[in-house]
Formats: sequence, C-alpha cells, structure tokens
Amino acid sequence: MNEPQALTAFAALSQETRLRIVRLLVRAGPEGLPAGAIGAAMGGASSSRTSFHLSHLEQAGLVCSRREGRSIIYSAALPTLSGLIAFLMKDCCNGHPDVCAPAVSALSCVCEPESESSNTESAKTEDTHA
Amino acid sequence: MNEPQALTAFAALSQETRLRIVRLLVRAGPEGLPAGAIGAAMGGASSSRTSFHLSHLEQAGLVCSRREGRSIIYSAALPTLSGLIAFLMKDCCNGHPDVCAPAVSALSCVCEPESESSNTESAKTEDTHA
DNA sequence: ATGACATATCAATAACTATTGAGATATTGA
DNA sequence: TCAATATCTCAATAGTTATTGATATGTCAT
Repeated sequence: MNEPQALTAFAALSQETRLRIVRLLVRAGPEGLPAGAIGAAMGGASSSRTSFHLSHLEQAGLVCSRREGRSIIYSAALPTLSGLIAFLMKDCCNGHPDVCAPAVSALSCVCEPESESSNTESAKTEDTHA
Repeated sequence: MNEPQALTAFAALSQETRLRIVRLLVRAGPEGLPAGAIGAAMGGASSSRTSFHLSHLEQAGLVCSRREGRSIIYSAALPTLSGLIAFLMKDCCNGHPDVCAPAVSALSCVCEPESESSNTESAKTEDTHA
C-alpha cells in the first residue's frame, strides 16, 4: 500500500453508499453478493448508481468481482483493507509500544463479535485465501 | 464510532495533505507538533491552508489540539483511529474467524517496526493518554 | 500599549464528485 | 434468433470541496 492507493481507498470509503457496500461485503464473507442484491440492500438503488459505486470500489482495490452466470458477484478485498490500516497506523509509536498498544489491542474485537476468551491466538496464521 | 463519524473521518483522510498530516502526527506521538511545523513539513503550505486542513481533521475527531504559548499543538487521536478501523472491520468473519484472521494479524505490525518477539501482551492495558 | 509572531477566519474561484435517465453489452433459455 | 434478465456506460446537471489572498484574533516581550 502506497500513498496514492491509500488516498483512493479513503475517498472510496468516504461516501455513504460505498461505505455501506463495503461493510455489507465484509459481513457477507468471501462468497460475496451479486450486484443486484447489493443495490437492493442499499434501499433499492438504481442499477447505474450501484454500478458506479461498485466500479469505484473495485478501482480502489477494496472489492473483487467475478462473473457467475448473468450475475456479477462482488466480495470484500480484506488484504487491501488491512493494508490500508497498516499504512495509516504504521510506526504509530516509533519505539514506544506502550503508547499505541491500547489502540492496537482495541482492534482485535473485529473478528470476535461476542467471545469470552480474549486469546488472540485462536487461529493458525496461514494465508488460506486471497 | 457510528456511520456519520466514520464517513467524516474517511473524507478527512481522503485528501493528500490531511493524510500526510495524520501520518506525521501518528509518528510524532502524543507530544504532537505545532501548526507551523506541520505546515512546514507539508512543503511550506500557507497558514490558511494548513489551518483549513487541521480544523477539518479536528472536526473529524482525528486530531486533538492544545494551546502552548503562542503555538497550537496538534496530536493524533489514536482512539478515533482504532474506532474507525473497528467500525470498518467489525464482524468481518461473522462466525468464521479463520477467514479474516490473516487480515487482522497483519495489523499487529503497526506497532512493532522491527521487533523479533511477536508477543502482543507487551504492555499493560492502561489508558494513560488521550 | 506597541510591535512581532502564530494561527484562524472569510469570500471568491476553480476543480471534483454523485445522481439521473437513456441506452448499450453480455448471458441464458426457448 | 428472440425475448428476458443482469449489469455496465454515457452525458448532463447539481452539489461539494480545496485553494488563494487578505484580514482578524490571540499571545508574548519590551
């Protein structure tokens, strides 16, 4: 992730419909959703509007698309999202981990909706997907 | 963090000068930097331009300011940054941690430029700063 | 109080972005 | 091939945002 990529990504996320689409796809998981379903979830947005925002998100590298029959399926690009975050927070303490550790540890909640054991080692660190 | 706050924050981060300011302040740590130094670091931006972007960032909750003599010192608001990230990535797996664990674990690098022990428990979880 | 310094505010202009509606492209089944 | 479905592209318009230069506010030392 470099600066122009990050700027494009943040611009993409700064629009209500697009932010909702990304969050919808993050929750939808790797299987993704067809464009039509996404537009329907956005309060029945027109096809041109949905397409405009989806292609904006794809150009920003925040979502991936694949054709499946007559539908085009979109899914969240998690590596871009984590790359974006890393770009923003890199060197947040510059040698003083105690300064930003609380901020960083607050992020571990994103993958555990309602867990009780706060063990961050709950998964093997294998890159099993894109 | 709610949706309007996130939209404002992402909009703030989608502008080159503002993104650079935030990253500069993230690296500068809690002590922060005076507005003049920030403008100078932005290639000698005019005071009105620097002020415009700084107040934009402050309204978005991404930076904090305090007066110190005749200078106004700005610093990064780490809790807002982590809140923003959590908002974006919340429920990224929706019950399947193995899906997003690689993405989440990629974020632990932000606080450890070149450490060898990957122990995330290296600090007491006390909120000792803003 | 005065002059110097640091930063914020204001008004005008220029540049960018989202929405709409019409039409084009691609896929499937009869 | 034809009709139906799903999505994309295009052009025009309206709304938003950044920059500039001038001016105002607040702070400090003399």
